Amino acid sequence: MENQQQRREFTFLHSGDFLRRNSNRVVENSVDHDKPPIKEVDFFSSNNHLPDHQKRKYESLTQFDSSINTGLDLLSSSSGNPSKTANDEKSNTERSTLPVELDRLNEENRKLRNSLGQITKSYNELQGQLILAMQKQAHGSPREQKAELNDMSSLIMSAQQFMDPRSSAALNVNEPSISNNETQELSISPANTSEIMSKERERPMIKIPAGKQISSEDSCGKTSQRGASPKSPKFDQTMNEEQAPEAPFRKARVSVRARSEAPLISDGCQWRKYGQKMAKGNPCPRAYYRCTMAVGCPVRKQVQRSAEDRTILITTYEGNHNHPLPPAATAMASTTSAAAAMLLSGSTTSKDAITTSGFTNSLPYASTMATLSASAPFPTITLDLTHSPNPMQFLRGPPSTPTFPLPFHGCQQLIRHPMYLAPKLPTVPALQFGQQQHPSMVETVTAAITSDPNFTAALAAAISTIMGTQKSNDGNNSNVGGNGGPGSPQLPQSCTTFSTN
DNA sequence: CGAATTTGACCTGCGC
DNA sequence: GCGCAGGTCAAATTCG
Repeated sequence: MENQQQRREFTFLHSGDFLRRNSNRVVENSVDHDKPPIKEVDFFSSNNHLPDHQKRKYESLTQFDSSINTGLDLLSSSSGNPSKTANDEKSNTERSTLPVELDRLNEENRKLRNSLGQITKSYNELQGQLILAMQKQAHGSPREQKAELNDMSSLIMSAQQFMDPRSSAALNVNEPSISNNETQELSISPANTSEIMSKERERPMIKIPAGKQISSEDSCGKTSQRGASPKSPKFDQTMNEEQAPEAPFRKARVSVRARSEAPLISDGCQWRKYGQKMAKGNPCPRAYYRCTMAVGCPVRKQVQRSAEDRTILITTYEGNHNHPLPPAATAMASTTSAAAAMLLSGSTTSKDAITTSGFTNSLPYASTMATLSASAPFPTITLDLTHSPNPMQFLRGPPSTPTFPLPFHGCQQLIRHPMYLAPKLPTVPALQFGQQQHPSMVETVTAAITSDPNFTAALAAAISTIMGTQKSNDGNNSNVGGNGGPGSPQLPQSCTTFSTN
């Protein structure tokens, strides 16, 4: 089982283009039956596939490469050697691959320029539309105006986010100030998401009374004030003390849907139940759990059976672990973090702006179907494992205690994506990933970003860091609620944040 | 007997 | 302002 899991992770890391693009060695050695490595073969065969200007560039680069003195003595190292050595061949190989690499970078540059141009163009168009919408404000019902403005604002904010390097940086790692560890974490922490959210949705109408700004709270995240809702500044401070209290929507959530008869899916963490409620529209109660692996860990999860299908268990995670995680939990965290990263890479969009292409491009093994909904107050990603071709392949241990799988490698339906829209926004029609909607600016942006090897590579690098650690710990991989055993090197890990619909 | 769970009360935000 | 719904607390209860 462990090997199977490990293999899945490994395949996930190889499933994208980034490794092939970033390492010729990987290109040569990787065996990816799902994606024929045509591009890579073409790189080494000829430059006939290139347009004329690229060919000229290629030729000039080749000449440049053979004539320039790099000072590394790459050519002369074997020239005096009567026998052709392996070094000679190696240098030849390097010489031949360098122009290819340069060519690739040029091509990448060109794509990025195109993307930027499209973004700029779309941004200008949207700005014009916003002006028009504001002009319309004198007409029509106030509610319609509000919705329209919110929608427009979301679109524009989306564009701004994508053009803002800070936002993209936030997709990759936690801010150091948030993590209490020196280890770089791959996580979409509440801090990150909230930063984006607050950037996106600066809504002056939301003010937290000064009296409600909490100074501090104990390490358990408990508050002296009861009933703090997730949107309350109290709770938010629990999640991230550095966040400004003005931003009420600071949590992305990740929800996992899996078929299970068990009351819980085991995700490697220890949980303590602290409440149960009947939720509206669902005859099954919702249970609330708190992570007890460390004192003060703010991570919570909700578990509820689906109203439509009682065999489906919906587990919704929220918050960042403030402690090292056992390998099993690390797997979950890294997977969901990646999911959340993908979510955010195509998120922060308005109702009609999300696209499936970016997700499907980036997650080639996940044929996705995602929906947008304005019903959820948090940006939510749902990993739907209920339509896996063979759901049982993900289960480890007894069937009664299914464990958290690695959804990137087998989930058929990946994402439900209720994006936050302004609270008073009327219900937004759902979008189905996999159905072509109107092309939009954000679609373009999403596709550009998710097809961008740099973005993908950055994401993969962070994930691989985590997974590498996990693999080294596989011997200590514990089952449900395990702590990884004493002395097991545990990766300080943030969990992504998560939610139900 | 300590830990975990249950469950009713309480708090907060939001819509009307 | 009121009611509803979601979320949390903590006393009571159950379990190992």
